[in-house]
Amino acid sequence: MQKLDRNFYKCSALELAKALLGYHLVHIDDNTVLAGKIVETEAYMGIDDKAAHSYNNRRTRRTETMFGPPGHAYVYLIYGMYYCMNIVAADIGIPQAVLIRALEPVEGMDRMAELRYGKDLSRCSKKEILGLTNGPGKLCRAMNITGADNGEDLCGNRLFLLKGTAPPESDIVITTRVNIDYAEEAINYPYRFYINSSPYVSVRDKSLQDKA
DNA sequence: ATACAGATCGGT
DNA sequence: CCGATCTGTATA
Repeated sequence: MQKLDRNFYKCSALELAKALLGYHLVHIDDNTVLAGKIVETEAYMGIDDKAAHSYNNRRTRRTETMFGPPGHAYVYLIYGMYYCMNIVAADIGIPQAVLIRALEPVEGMDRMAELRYGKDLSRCSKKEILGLTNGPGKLCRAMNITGADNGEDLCGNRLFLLKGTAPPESDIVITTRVNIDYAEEAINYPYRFYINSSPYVSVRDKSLQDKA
């Protein structure tokens, strides 16, 4: 599989969020390869998007990475305990990003279990294995992605993405974003994408719950 | 200097 | 549903 180059990220967060489904996120962590297939994303469209940290051009120490060049990691701490990883999209001065919400483990699962639960993979229940990377905070813990990775260039050798296989359209669900109750009209924007057949999706669309 | 809410998670 | 836990951000 091929590493994505800068130009791939140079598009709107909406385009990027959908395009990243099925692709792989890789972290070379202290000589251990940690990798997962992206199965859920959310687009944050910047200055006009009330759910975005960069809404209304809010430019602070925290949001600075999003104003920089595309293809970098925007990692922030939420609720004082969890990190969330985003991929900066668009272009310099256009603060858009894609939140990675869920992965399917591909490589380094044993190390992920250690990082998430502090125990051996062989002692994890099925539920714990599904819980390894099925949420934005969880996957950062499993991939050992922290505030130290904020601003990391995804065109480098430490943290990067590989082109994967895009899922068929029929397997992609497009729906609203999670936990942005404060965002007024933006609550209803269809900015979340996930692979319906993946067991690692964090939250499923309610209106689609019961499909055979 | 102080107040407050949050792109989450895990346990009730 | 609630609490953990702390930083970023806004207000004074």
